Order: sequence, then C-alpha cells, then structure tokens
Amino acid sequence: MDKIKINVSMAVIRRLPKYYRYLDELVEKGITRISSKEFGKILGFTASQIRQDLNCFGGFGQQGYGYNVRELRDEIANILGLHKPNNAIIVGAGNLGQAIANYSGFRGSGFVLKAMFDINPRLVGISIGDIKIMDIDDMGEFIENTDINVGIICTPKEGAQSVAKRLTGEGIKAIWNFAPTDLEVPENVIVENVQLSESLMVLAYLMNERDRMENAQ
Amino acid sequence: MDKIKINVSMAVIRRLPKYYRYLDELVEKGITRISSKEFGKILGFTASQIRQDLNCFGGFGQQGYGYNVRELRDEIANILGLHKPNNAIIVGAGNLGQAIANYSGFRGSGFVLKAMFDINPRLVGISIGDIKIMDIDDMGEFIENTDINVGIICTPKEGAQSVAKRLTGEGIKAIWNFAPTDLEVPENVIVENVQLSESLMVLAYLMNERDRMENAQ
DNA sequence: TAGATTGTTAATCGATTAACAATC
DNA sequence: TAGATTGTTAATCGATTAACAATC
Repeated sequence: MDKIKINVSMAVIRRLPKYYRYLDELVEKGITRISSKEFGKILGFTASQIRQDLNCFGGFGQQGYGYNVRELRDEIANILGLHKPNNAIIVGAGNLGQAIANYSGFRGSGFVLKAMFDINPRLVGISIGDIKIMDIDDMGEFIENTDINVGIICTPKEGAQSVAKRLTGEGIKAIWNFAPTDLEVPENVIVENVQLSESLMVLAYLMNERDRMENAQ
Repeated sequence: MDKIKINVSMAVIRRLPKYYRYLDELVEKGITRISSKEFGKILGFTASQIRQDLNCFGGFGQQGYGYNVRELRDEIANILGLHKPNNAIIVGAGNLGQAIANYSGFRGSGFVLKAMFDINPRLVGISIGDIKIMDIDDMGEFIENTDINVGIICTPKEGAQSVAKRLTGEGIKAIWNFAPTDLEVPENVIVENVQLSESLMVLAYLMNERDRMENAQ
C-alpha cells in the first residue's frame, strides 16, 4: 500500500469518495486514461489539488500519460477500505431506520446489514426486506454472537446517547449517527454524523442570503 | 439585521446550525447567559473562533457579561432564516422519500412539505401522513398553483438530473438533493447535497485507517 | 472601581494553488 | 526526440488562534 502519509487531513479524506464516484463513472463510460487536468475539469477542482490529494497515498500516475482510470479507482477503493466486509446493525427502526435498511448504497462500500433493533413492540418481529426487527434488549446477545462492528443510530435525539453507550459497551467501535445530537463516546470509537437538520438549515441560510442579495440590488 | 459581512465563508455557515442547536438546548435548560469561553468548551471550539464567527453577522455580546443565550439563539435563527416559510415538494416517494416526508426536522426550520411525486403508479395515490403522492406529470401544474420554492430529490441517481431540470424549468430555485450525483443547474439555483454514500465511505476509511494504525504498532 | 469578557487586529497555522524539474 | 504530465517543492491564500484595548 505504498506510502500513506501519517496524517491525512479530513479535507482530503472527504474528497476521496467523490474521486471514487467519478472514476467509477469513467470506467463505466469506457474511458481508460485521464490526466489530472481533465479530471479537475470534470470535478471542478484544480489539477494541483487532485495531484496533491492522491500523493498523500502514493504515486498512482505516470508522467506524460496521466492516470489509468480503472487502476486509480481500484486504488482509491482500497484506500477507503471498500472491500473490507463490515457487519452493521441499525438501532431505531422507524421511518429513517427503514429507509436506511433499504439503502442500496451499502452494496459497494463493504457494509452488510445484519439486523435492526427497536423498543417499539409494534415494530419488533416484522421484517424490512430480509432484515428482522428485534427487541433492543436482545441486542447485546446478538452483537456477541455475530461479528458486528458498526452501529447505525436512527433513533430520535433523546435515545441516541444511551444507545451509543450500549453499543460501545458491547464493543462496537464505529457509529454512523443520524440522530441530531453529538454523541459522547470512548476515545477510540469513530463517529460519522449525518446531520440532516444542519444540512437543511444551511439550505435555509443560502436561500435567505440570496434574498438579501437580491433585495440589496 | 446589523452588518452581515458580504462573503461569509461556508466554514462559518456550516457551524451556525450547531451554534443554534446548542443554544436551543441551553435555553431549554434554563441557562440565560454564556461566555464564548464556556460555549467553546461545550462545543469543542475555541472561544476565539466563536467570537469571530458571530462577528460576521453583528456584535451580539456584551463586554464583561458574555452572550444572552435566548437572544443569541434568536439572532442565529434569524440569520439562518428559520422563520421564513418555505414550501417544499419531494420527488421520489420510495423509502428515502417517505422517510424524509416523515422527518420531524422540517418543523423548526421553516420548511413545509406540500406534496410528493413519483413515476411509480403503485405509489401514486397513497398518502404518507397527510401528504399525497402524486404523479410526476402533474408536478408542473402543482408548482404553478402552489407557492413551491424547494424541491427535494429522493430519486435514484439515474433520474436525478432530469428531475432537477424539470424542477428548475418550473422556476424552483433551491434543491435539497439526496441522490448520489452532482446536479447541473442554472447559476442562481442553490443545491444542498446530502451524500449518504460519501459519508459511509468516510466511515469506512476511518475504520480502515484505525486498523492500519493498530497493525503498525 | 476591579474583574470579566467582548470585538477586532495581528500572528500563526494549514490548505490550496502555482511552478517546475523529472521522466514517461 | 518532443510533448505531455506527473510528483513535489515553493508561494499564496484563507481560516483559525492569540493578543489586547475597549468597555460593560
């Protein structure tokens, strides 16, 4: 895996999936090679930035030629760890939890959903696709018996912290959090937040700002 | 609305919802005043950053005292435009669309869902809560007759660009996009993306990176 | 008044962009 | 070989942090 800079900044890391997505599209289109200049034009980035980003992980290009599209895509998949299997459970089987359970994006990023949990007895027992919703009190045993390493929190804000505590107590080391709150977890636990409300407020701000600009003119 | 710096950076804008959320919690807890230092401790930011951020929009504090929690929260709500009503429609009434339709976060950010649209005849006609799913061919007329200014795209990747084109063609000026693709829209149209797959890949990367670190030791 | 804390300017840090020798 | 394009170093730009006079 070549070099791998010790501390790659989050700015770089958050661009990697975008690189991956566009490279995958290029592969599908049958394009076999691309220069940082062309790739930058597609992405709206500078060629410099792309070369700098990629060189955090290794020299994947060739002078005078550019990058082999398929090769680079596979390298990035490898850097992202997309081929490493990760078993996940969803906690909170309401609308959002069910939507995530049906989320097709799991395929292709190595995550496999193994079960869902909820406290609502009306939900416990039913299935979403081929995933059963279980009682949250059976969660500890399930995690012990299955090799689960990711918890996906889709509960309301109120229950999220206590769910996080239970998950980390059972040894879960990574959480994908959809609850609108910042979780407190032990140091070595990774939390990736999806803050829908923050995203919506940013949209509100930008709309509001545009109105202000228009009124000012 | 005091000053408002002309070009507030996205870095600042994306922190505003977090300020708002924590201030709202402080109000609920009955805390009436807070210094940038204390607030920074809660948020994990420096006091300096908080003061700099807020001063993009005005001087909301008082020397020797700090900030009035309720007042500051309301100022930020105002900056974000959370009290301005925005009517929205969802396009794509599958699992994700339905989850978003039930999303409680609309309350409190000024957005009101007015309808959902889909091409699937099995979905057209049914209701999610009190929101009807309509045929996408009736969308143009609905937008004309109702004052819609936000389109929420919850379709698969393939349909997203054509939906965006239809929406902007009908005069929609803001899109909340959940499809895993970058939309091309006219210049003055705002697009806020929620890229679940990118978030999941970042989680994969961070897990993978931790494994590398542990193996290196 | 004395202490606290702001708003704001200056200093630092980090990320992006430009430049270019190396080389395919 | 000549042209193209990389990997990498240096320059620039922007964002964060520190410092401090102003003032409640």
